[in-house]
Amino acid sequence: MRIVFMGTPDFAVPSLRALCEAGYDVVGVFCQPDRPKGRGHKLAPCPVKETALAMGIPVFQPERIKRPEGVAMLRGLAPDLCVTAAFGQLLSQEILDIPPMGTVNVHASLLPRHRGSAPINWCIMQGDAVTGVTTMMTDRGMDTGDMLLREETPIGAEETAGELSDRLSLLGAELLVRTLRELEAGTLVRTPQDAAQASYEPKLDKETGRIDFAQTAREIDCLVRGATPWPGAFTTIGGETMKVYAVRACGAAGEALPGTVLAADAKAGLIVACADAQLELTQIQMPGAKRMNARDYLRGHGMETGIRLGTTEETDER
RNA sequence: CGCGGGAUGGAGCAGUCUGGCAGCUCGUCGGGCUCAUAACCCGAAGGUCGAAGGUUCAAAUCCUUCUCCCGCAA
Repeated sequence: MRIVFMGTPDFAVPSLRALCEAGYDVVGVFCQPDRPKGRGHKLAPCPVKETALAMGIPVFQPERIKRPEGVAMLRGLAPDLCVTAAFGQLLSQEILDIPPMGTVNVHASLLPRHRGSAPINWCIMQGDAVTGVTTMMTDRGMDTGDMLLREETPIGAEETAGELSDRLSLLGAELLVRTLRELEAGTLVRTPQDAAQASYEPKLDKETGRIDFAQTAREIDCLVRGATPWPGAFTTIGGETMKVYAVRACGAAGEALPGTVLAADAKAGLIVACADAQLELTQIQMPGAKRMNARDYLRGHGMETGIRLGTTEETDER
């Protein structure tokens, strides 16, 4: 069986590897074109490309696979089946019609919940207790195709999106191989998604990570974990961006307005008021500095108590 | 050639502009005080100041090159 794999980020890498290790004939890999990345304006290959090249599989990076040139590339490979995993491009019907056995997608949520391109982040940000991976038949909609197999896993109380993504990528790889085995055996059952139960969330951007201290400690904790390591939760202090990588509730709420810095020294830590508790920002990062424990930061930097984070007012005072 | 910040005992920083004893807040270790302590007092150890070269009587500091880290932007 000739398989063409389509994927781009780290999440897709274990699935690609698993296909090869399971003995499937991956005849080509599609991924997003190299993008300028990092500081130096340098073009960087995506993780899937690096993996594919290391395994000696031909790589294709059309700007738009839907365009004639992309379609021609795929046709030339004559795949029996396509597999997608966080590819980053929507497939047209023309593309979907090429592989006779169809296109299987690995999606990092328990569909029909959390359709869209960032299910791992959103399920944490919304406080889900359980998530998982689902394999499905790709159709033209956004993660709307018939479901095949699924695997559940609980979300750790302190787990970040990055950590969960690593776990789900392995689960997904395993599930993908199982799905293909059953596909070949003809034992797969296709289950249509219940549209009434479906949810969809948009792509993440920087603003997604902005902390609102008027929320509860629980909500803020979920935002922080769901936004770590990217796009990163943040607030502002004196006009500067302060990234926040970990928080924890540490006391009863007081009278202070949300965002008020209640304590800021190496002994007490960085304590901020939120809706229902005192919240310790345990791991932070200031512009130009590296990520560090807030207490470490406070050893070498002063920070006034009483100012409010996330507002523009503090810059006007005094 | 995208813009910018940084590297100084174990941690976080100051000192660099204007060259002249290696400093601060902590941590660690030892001792003391205390019913007790994450508190307080006394003492100690711990640095090739990111690397190499240059200028100088003298370089963390000035010049050149290099390595690594980070913020913005994508």
